[in-house]
Amino acid sequence: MTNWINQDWLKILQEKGFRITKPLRIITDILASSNHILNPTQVYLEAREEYPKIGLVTVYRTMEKLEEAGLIERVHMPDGCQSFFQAAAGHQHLLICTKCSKAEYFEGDNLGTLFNRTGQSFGYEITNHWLQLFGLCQDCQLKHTNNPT
Amino acid sequence: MTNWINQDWLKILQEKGFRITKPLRIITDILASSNHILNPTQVYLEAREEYPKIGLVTVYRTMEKLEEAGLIERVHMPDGCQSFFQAAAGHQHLLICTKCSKAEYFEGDNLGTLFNRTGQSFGYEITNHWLQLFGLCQDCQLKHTNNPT
DNA sequence: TTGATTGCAAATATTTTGCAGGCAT
DNA sequence: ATGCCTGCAAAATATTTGCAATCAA
Repeated sequence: MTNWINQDWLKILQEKGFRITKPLRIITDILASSNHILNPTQVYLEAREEYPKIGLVTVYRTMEKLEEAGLIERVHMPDGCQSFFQAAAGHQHLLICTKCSKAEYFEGDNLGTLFNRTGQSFGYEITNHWLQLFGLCQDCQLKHTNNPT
Repeated sequence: MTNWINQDWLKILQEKGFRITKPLRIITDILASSNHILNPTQVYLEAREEYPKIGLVTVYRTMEKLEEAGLIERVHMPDGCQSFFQAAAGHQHLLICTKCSKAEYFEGDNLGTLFNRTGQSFGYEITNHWLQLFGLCQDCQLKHTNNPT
C-alpha cells in the first residue's frame, strides 16, 4: 500500500534523523497518498483501522514532525485551523471541496504583482499570502444531484 | 467615545431585537471602531478596562450575535480562527499586519474570472474564496527599524 | 545498548452550556 | 412585569505535557 511518494517521504525523514516506526509509516502513508485535507482526528481514525493501538497523541506529534520537515503544510479550513495537506512544490494556491475536503493546488498567474501593488498602496510590506477557493468537487456535485428523495 | 459607526450598529442590533446593554455597547464600540482584527480575549481585555466586571463569556456570546447580525466577520489568522473584523461592504479581500493585526480591505479586480476559470478547469463549482495578504504595516515597519539596540 | 518514540494518563487551554439574578423594554 | 442578557461556575473540547515501556538503529 505504501506508495512511491511515501517512500520519498520516509527517506527524507530518515535523513533528518527520525526513526521509521510503524505509527510513523502509517501516518505518513495516509498523508502522502491522500488528496484530501486532513486533521489529526481524521488521520487518527484512518490510521486506527490499520493499527488499532495507535494513539491520537502520536498522530499529533507525527504530524508536527512532518510539518517541521516541510512535507505537509497547515491549511485553514472554515471549521478549523488544524488541518494539513501535502506541501506544494513552490508556493501555490488551493482549491478545496467544502464537502469532502478534496484539494488541488493551482497557480495564479501574475498574482504576485497585484499583491505587491496592493501592499504598496496601503504602505504594507507583503510577506505572505493565502488564497483558497472553496467549492464542490465533481464527485460531491454528483452526490448532491443524486440526493435520495 | 461611541462613534458614528457604533451608533449604526446599535440601531441595527436594536431593530433585530437585541437588548442594548452596557456590555453590548462596550463590545460593539470596540469592534466598530478598531481597525485591527481582534479575538474574544483581546476584546475582553480591552472591554474590562472600561467595565471591569464584564465576563469573557459575554464577549464570546456578544461577538457571536454581531457575527449573526452580519456586522463582523470571522477572519482566520496564522495563529487562530477565532478572530473577527468589521464586515466588508460587498466581498472584499484583506490585507493584514502580522505584527499588530491592523487590517484593510481591498478590491482585487477581475479575480472572480480567474477563480471561476480555475474552478472549471478542475471541475469544481466555486462557492467562496479567501484571499488574505499578510505583511507589516507602516507603523510596525518603523518600530522594527527603531529597535532599541 | 541507547535514546528516540510510543501510548497512556493527566494537565492545559479554549470554547460552550446551565442557571439564578439583574436589567432593558 | 416579562423575559432577554449577564456573570459565575462547571462542562465539554481540543491540544499539550510527563513518564515509563517499547523498539529502531
